[in-house]
Amino acid sequence: MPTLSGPFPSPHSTFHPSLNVAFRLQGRYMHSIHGSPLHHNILYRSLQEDPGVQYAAGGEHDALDEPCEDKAGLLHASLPAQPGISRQQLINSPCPICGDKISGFHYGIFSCESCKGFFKRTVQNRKNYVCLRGAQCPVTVATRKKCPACRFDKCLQCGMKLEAIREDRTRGGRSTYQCSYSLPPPLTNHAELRASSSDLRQGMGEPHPGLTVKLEPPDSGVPHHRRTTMPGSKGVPPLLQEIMDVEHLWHYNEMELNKLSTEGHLGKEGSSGAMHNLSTHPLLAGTALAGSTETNPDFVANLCNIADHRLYKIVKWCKSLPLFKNISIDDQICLLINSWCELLLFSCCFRSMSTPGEIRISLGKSINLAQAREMGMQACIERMLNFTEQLRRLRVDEYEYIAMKVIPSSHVREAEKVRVSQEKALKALQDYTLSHYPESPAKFGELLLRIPELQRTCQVGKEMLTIKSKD
DNA sequence: CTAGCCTTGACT
DNA sequence: AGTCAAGGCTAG
Repeated sequence: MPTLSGPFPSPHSTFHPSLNVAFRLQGRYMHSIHGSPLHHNILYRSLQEDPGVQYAAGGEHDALDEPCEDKAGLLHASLPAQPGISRQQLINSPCPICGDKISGFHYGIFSCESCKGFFKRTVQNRKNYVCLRGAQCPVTVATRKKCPACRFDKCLQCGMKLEAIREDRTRGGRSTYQCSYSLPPPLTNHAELRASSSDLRQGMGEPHPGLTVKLEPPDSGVPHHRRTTMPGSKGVPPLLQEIMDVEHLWHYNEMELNKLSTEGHLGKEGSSGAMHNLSTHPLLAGTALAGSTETNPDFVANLCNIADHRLYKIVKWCKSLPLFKNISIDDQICLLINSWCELLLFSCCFRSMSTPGEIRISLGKSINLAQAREMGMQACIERMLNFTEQLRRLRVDEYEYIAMKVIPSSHVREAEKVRVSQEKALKALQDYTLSHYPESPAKFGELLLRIPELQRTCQVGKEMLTIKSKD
């Protein structure tokens, strides 16, 4: 019996898998935090989080020159100093994005002049760069011109804030955008990034006691009672229709909802601490976000619960997918391990297309940028909002959405069958898009170009989860 | 498009 | 008046 470990929920598991993955990664992060090579922005801003921090112990000059003030969470010209690291010392260190000389505090971080300009141009001109080489290009002084996609990615990873770019382009004055006070990304270079994402993958691939779930033969326990066919589906490639026919497996039916609402919450095991202040199930909670403080482990645990629950659905959905049935169980596992996060985020974003400025995390539960900021989750939510905006701009319809879901977006085994399935899905999407939107011949290509953005968003999300669940 | 330098303007 | 983080300008 093949077993699957990692992010897949199991009725037998004692832990919430997504949390667990995060916890395992946490070791790495904590190590680097207490080790040396963290970037100054990380120290700078993680200390900003502590209102008790006053002045730098060393560098008295600088410390005294810099009033420590950050009222009302607004960013002022003078940022709080911190023990051991003065503003001057920070300015003397290299730009976290490319390593060039820092010219000042720009858009939320200390960076060089060129990265400041680059970030401004990219945001103001609404550029949509796409990496052609796997979104892991090194960004250095020497290479920063090579791949704007990876450079912009790194700007965001390092903490540059989109909201610091002024919509009205007014000059001068003081910026009043809110400091996120979130822990900045723990990864300061691509080597670490790669190490950590492979860690994640390995971690999820390794057998782990208490974290196994059985991949039963297809059909078992999957009631197909609500097989629906979209109205007006003429001209839809058969493959897309087949995928649409199992789409209902993503959704919660009334029975499940009733069950969830009477249960109160999901986890019978060990989640009471995490859920004690939520009166309703996370999937039903309407305003659970109100009143949450900036670091809200309860909320993160709650998110993980939602993710866990949705993962059950994803596994069932996968097993029922017509395309998947041709693929060996090993490759199914491989595909799932690589794409569970993308699937979750994508469905979330697609669901949020009708609510600009809001991400609909689950039934009746939405989050906007301001709320995300309060919880230090804005890096991820911001990207999800951007991604959703793209979906909105492209007017992605439901068939395109379900087709994109089955186009594996991450590195896949060499298996020929996987490739064939992927091509089938691509072909179906292309046929559909061309025939339904002949006035937008570029739509197919544009849709594919969104996939790397989704991957980046996931990366940010995973990092956020990892940091946030350490409490 | 890039990046260095310039201009603005709220705040101290 | 000085500071500094926004946006603007422009050679290369």
